[in-house]
Amino acid sequence: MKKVYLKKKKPNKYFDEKTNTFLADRYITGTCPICGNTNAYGDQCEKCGSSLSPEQLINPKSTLSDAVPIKKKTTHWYFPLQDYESFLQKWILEDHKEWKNNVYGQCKSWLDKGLQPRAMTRDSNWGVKVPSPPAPEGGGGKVLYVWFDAPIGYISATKELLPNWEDYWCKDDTKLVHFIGKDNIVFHCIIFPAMLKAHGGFVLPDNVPANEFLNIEGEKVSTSRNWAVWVDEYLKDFPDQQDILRYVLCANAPETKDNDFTWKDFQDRNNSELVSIFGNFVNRTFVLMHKLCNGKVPVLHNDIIDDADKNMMQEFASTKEKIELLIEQYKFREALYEVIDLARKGNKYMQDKQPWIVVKQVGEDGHPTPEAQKQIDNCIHICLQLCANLCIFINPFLPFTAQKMCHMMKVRDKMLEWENGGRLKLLSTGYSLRAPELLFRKIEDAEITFQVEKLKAGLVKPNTKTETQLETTKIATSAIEGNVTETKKEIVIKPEINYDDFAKLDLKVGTILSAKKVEKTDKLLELEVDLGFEKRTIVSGLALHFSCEAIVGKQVVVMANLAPRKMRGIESNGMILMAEDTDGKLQFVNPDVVVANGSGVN
RNA sequence: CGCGAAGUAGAGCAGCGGUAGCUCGUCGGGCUCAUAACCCGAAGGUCGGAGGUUCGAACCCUCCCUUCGCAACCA
Repeated sequence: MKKVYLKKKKPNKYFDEKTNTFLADRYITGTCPICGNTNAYGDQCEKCGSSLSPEQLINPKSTLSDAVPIKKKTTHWYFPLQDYESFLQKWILEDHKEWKNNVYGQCKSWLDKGLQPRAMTRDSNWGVKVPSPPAPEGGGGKVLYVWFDAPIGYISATKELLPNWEDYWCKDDTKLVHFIGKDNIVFHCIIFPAMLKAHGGFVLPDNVPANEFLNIEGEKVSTSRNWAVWVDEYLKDFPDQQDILRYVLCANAPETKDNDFTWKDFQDRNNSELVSIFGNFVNRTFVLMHKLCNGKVPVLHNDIIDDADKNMMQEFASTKEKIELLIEQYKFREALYEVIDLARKGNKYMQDKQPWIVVKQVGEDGHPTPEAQKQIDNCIHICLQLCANLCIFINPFLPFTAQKMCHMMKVRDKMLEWENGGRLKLLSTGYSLRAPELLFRKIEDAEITFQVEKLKAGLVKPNTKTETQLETTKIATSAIEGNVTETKKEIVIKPEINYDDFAKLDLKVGTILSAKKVEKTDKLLELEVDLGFEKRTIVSGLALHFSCEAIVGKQVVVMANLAPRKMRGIESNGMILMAEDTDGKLQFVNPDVVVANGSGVN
C-alpha cells in the first residue's frame, strides 16, 4: 500500500547562472517596489518592513555572484498542509484551548489565514539529499527542508536509543510534549503534527508549552558573541552549586514573557529564598533536634496536638496537590514557589511554637518539665516530617539538594518517590539523624561583581575562552606524552568570527588536471584545477613538498571566491587548502572519497 | 506593512468590571534556636499612552507607542 504525502510542483524560480544554483529568496537583492530601498531582500525589505516575493524586486541581483538571475523551472516536493487544515482547526482551536496564549494565538493566526502547500525540499548545497531530477530542470541538488527532517529526528533519535521506541511514539497512552522556545511554535504545532497525522501511526503532541526568551543582563543571549553563562565555567566558579542555577532559571523562567537573567537576581534569590528561607528552615530544625531531642526523631504526642500542628500537617498534602496541579499545567515557576512557600510556613510554625523558649520551663532537676518536652517533641517531630516532605517536593527542581537532605536524614532515594509526598510519617520515631550540613551558602557581592565583569569582558574579547581551553588541552597532552620539555609553540587563535563571516567563504572540491613548475621560483607550482563548472589556474606553493606528477588527478579543496592575485606574472584564481603539521610538512585537505567536482564544502 | 505574544511598585509575577495585591529587595521597631527567621509598621504604582463605553475600567472597545517572535535556503 502506497500513500502519497508529497506532491511535485514545478515553480519558476530565480537561478544564478554564474554559480549554477537556484537562489533562495534571501539571496536575491533588488530595489523595494514600496519604498525604493535599493538593498531589499527577496523575502523582505528591512527598511520599510514589507514582506516581498523575489518577483516584486526591481533589478534583482544574486548576492552570490552579482549576476542577474534568470527564471528557470525547477522541481520541488510539497506537503499539502491545506489538506490538514480542518483537522488542525478542530484539534488545536477546539480540543486544545488550554494551550498557552502565545502558542494558541500563533496557531490561530496561521489557521485563520489558511494553510498553503509547503515545500519540503530546498535548493541548498548541504542537508539531507533527496533524489533530484536531472538538469536542466533540476539544476542542482535538492535537500530536505530542515523542519521536515528535524522533528523526524526526534523519532529516529529515540529509535537509536531504545529498542522499544514505538512505546514512546505510537502508543495512545504516550503523552508527547514539546518544550521549545517561541520562535519554533508553528513547526511543532502545525507542520510536524500534520506530518504525523498524514502518516497516521504516531501520537500527536498533547501540549507545546513554548516559553518566551530569556535574556542575560538585558541583552540577548548569544554564544557567538560570548554573551552567555557557560555551564562549565559556572561550575568552576560555583563548584557543586548546580542547584542554584537550576533554581534561578526555573524561578525566573520566561513562561509568559521575555525575562532577564541578572547576576544580582541570582544572588538575591539564592541568599533570600534558598539560604534564608529553605536552607535556614532545614538547618534550624536539625540544630534544634540535636540540642533538644538528643539527635533523634522525637515522638509525636497525640494528646497535645493543637490546631497549629494540625494546620501545619495538613499543608503537607495540600502543597503536594498544588505542586502537582501546577506542574501538570506547566507552571513550573509557580510550582517551585509553592515549595519555598511551604518552607516559609515551616519557619512561621516553628516561630510560633518557639521550642527554644519552651525548653526554659525546667523542673527541679534542671531538665525541661515533661509537659515542656512533649511540646518540644511535637514541634520538632512535625518540622522533621516537613523537612522530609520538602525533600520530596524540591527533588524535581533541585535534585542535588534533595540528595543532600536524604543523606542528612539517613533515608534512601526511595523516599523521594512522589507518592510519598504529603505523608506524615516519613521519618521513624527514635531514628537518629546526622548533624546538619548547610544546603546552600551565601553568595557575596564580590562574586557577583566578578561574574558581571567577566561577562562584559568576554564580550569584548570573545576568543579568550577558546584560547584558554586549547592551551589547557595542549599542556595536558604534552604531559601525557612526556614532552613537557618541548619548546612551547605559540598557539594563536584568530579572533572569533560569526556565521556570516564563514558563509562568505566559498569552498569547492576540484581535481588537479595538470601541474607545472613556475620558472625561477623554488616553491610555486602552476595548477589547472577542474571545479566542475569551470577550469581554473591556481598558483600554489607546493613544489618543495610534491612533484608535479604526484599530484595530478588529486582532489583538493579550493577556496573558490578568493580575489585573484598575480604571482610571477601568472594570475592565480583561488587557493588550495593544505594542512601543515608542526614540521612544516604539507598535506592535502580533501574528501574521504571522490566526490563530484564543484561540490561545496561547509 | 501584516499576524502573534507581552508592557502593573527597584526586580519577578498575580489580578482581567467594583476601594491596586503577592514574593523578594529597601527603611524603622520587636524577638532571637538558626546561614537569622518570624511578627508589627513604613516608603515605593498617574496598572505603556490617548480617547471611548459604564454609576464605576488595570480589566471591555478604538487608536497609538515600545519590546520580542513569525511564513527564511537558521537550528
